[in-house]
Amino acid sequence: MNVQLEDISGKRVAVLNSTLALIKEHGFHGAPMSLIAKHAGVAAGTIYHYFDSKETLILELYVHVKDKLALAISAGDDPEKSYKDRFFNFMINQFHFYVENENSLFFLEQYMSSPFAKNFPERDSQLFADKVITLFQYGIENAHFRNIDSRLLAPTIKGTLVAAATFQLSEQIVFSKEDILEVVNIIWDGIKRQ
Amino acid sequence: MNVQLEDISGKRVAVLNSTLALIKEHGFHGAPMSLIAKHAGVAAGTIYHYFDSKETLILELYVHVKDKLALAISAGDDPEKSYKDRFFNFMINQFHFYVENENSLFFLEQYMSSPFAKNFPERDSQLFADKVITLFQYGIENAHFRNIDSRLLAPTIKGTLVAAATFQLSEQIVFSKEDILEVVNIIWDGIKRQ
DNA sequence: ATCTTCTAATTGAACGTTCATTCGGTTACA
DNA sequence: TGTAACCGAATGAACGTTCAATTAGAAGAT
Repeated sequence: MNVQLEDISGKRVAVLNSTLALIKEHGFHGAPMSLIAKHAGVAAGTIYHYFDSKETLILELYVHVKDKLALAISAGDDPEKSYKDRFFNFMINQFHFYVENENSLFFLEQYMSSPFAKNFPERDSQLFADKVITLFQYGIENAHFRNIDSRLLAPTIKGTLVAAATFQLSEQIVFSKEDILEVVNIIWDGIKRQ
Repeated sequence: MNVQLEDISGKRVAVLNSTLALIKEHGFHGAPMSLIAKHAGVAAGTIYHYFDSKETLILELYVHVKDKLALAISAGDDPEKSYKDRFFNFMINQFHFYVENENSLFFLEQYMSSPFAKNFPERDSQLFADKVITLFQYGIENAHFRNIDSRLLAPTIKGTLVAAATFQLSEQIVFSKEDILEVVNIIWDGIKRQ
């Protein structure tokens, strides 16, 4: 159906991207293997050359997307800068990734609230743990944040950014640099050590 | 399969509750009509006496659950009290509802990030709009909050509470009164007019 | 009280469709 | 010449939905 850029770098990636696009469009339900194959310009059987089953396809797609998210979030990080600067950079990067990758945002949200996340908690992105979680841990250990559990911190931050990105996408408006800063300040003022 | 309390008050409610329980357990996928029927102690055909299709069943379940949420959140509200007190009461109530109704929490999260929410945005709880949104609007109009869009405010608040409730449920720990206050303070410090 | 009649509620086997997966055969290429 | 990639029709299971038949219960008549 669609010949995509990714075809060059292999049908495996084409399948992943088609799955992402179809899940965004129709949800987990409306993404049958036959449609994924057609959308990726591939035969149904070919998918099974790269993935054991639909379940592992989605599992691997999750890690794939989260890897890209981790790289986008940590782009331009500079350990020389102040912690607050680094933190703000992370947040702003994350917001932009969501806005520029609506498919990924929608997929991640669906995945997180599906039984996949509960049934395969060990299946996650190593890159994300290394690049993103590490910075949070540092902030916690060095007392930049309130004295709360990090597993509470992370969803709070993510929730606000996802809300903002979803808002911009659904309302067809574009946040200014100042607007985005305001959002990040909501997070920062909430979680920083008062 | 299970004869439940709700059978007394009608098979319609039994079907709704079974759907909720099965979606919590197995997700949207793992909740076929045949299983819902068996779990509710009802024949498959009977479901179609009360609901046009599986789609409308889920749509009506959403409104049903959100109605209960709205009532729980606004319990004990007293317009005589200070705005901050009322707001804190709402947040604490919301947290407790999530913790005590894991099925509902999980279902709402799944529903929100599914195509249902995008395709039927008009299908929502009137009770929720009247009891909950109203208090937010009041806070915005009377400048208790930062000058941000209310549609940004709501998901931020919800995100943090959902994160906290999910955390307590998954980690099998119980937040103390002080812990919950700390969570609500994260929200309040973030969004209040500085 | 008993019988009659009508409607709403309920049943579960049957139907038709959709879907994930398989597999025997073909192509690309090393 | 051998191996990996690829194809797509065929398969069988699972699922949402239908429907002809049965039961429950209410309303009305005797």
